[in-house]
Amino acid sequence: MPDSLRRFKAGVFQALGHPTRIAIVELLRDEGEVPVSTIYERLDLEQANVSQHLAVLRSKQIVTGRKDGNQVFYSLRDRILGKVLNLMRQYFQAHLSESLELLNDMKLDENPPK
Amino acid sequence: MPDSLRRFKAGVFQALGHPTRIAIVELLRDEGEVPVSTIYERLDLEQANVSQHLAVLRSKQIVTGRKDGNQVFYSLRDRILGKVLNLMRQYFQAHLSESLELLNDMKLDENPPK
DNA sequence: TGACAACATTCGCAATTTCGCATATTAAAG
DNA sequence: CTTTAATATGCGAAATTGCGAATGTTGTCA
Repeated sequence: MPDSLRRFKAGVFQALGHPTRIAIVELLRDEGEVPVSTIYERLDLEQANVSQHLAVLRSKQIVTGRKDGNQVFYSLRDRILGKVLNLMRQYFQAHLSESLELLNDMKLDENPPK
Repeated sequence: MPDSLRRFKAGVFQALGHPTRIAIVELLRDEGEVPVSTIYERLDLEQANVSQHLAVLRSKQIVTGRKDGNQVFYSLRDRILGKVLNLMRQYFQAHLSESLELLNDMKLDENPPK
């Protein structure tokens, strides 16, 4: 497998490798097509921040925006990605106990020892 | 869906979001259980570099190392991840033409206009 | 015990990412 | 044409990541 293809794959994974972008993709998976305003209202995020994350997802062709008058409606470009996220949930559940430990560690790291 | 779960998912994706780590995971998927030396020889990488990437994959519970005498044998911790990679392969094939365009763009960006 | 082999970890630095804030773009309304 | 709404983009600082070089650790063998 050529390195260029691996970098492409890695790019897609990296695009999914942020909690906010996961939230956006899951929202699009569940809601279909929504305007940007719905995204930042539902997720309680700043508009500019959501736009930046959408730019990342767009650059990797994960989502598409359809302009309609004043607003832009975003949707997932492929349902397979929704399936992938569902598999990830299975994965999470299959390793529930260890996952919880991991989450614990992550939470501990949030308050770095001063 | 709680934010902690999203961060967990994002963590896994982020771990997969690097060409070298993709290569490692695919190698483990295809070969089963291999010592570290096999990994850096096959992929033509520095030993320390591979160890660092393995540390990332370990921290996200994606791989496990089994110590046997002098060496450490690594393997994928869950076949679900294999499934995820397979789904992603479907995804890449479904969007092959656009993927190639993306690759082209990426290559162009390698020589940034000075 | 000493020397070597297989991995892991630490350090320093450059490159990238993320966020908030400010500003730009585009389209509809008046 | 001016204003306002919806979205995008540019910028600087802080945090994170990736790499090679050096150093640690652990196990084996003599």
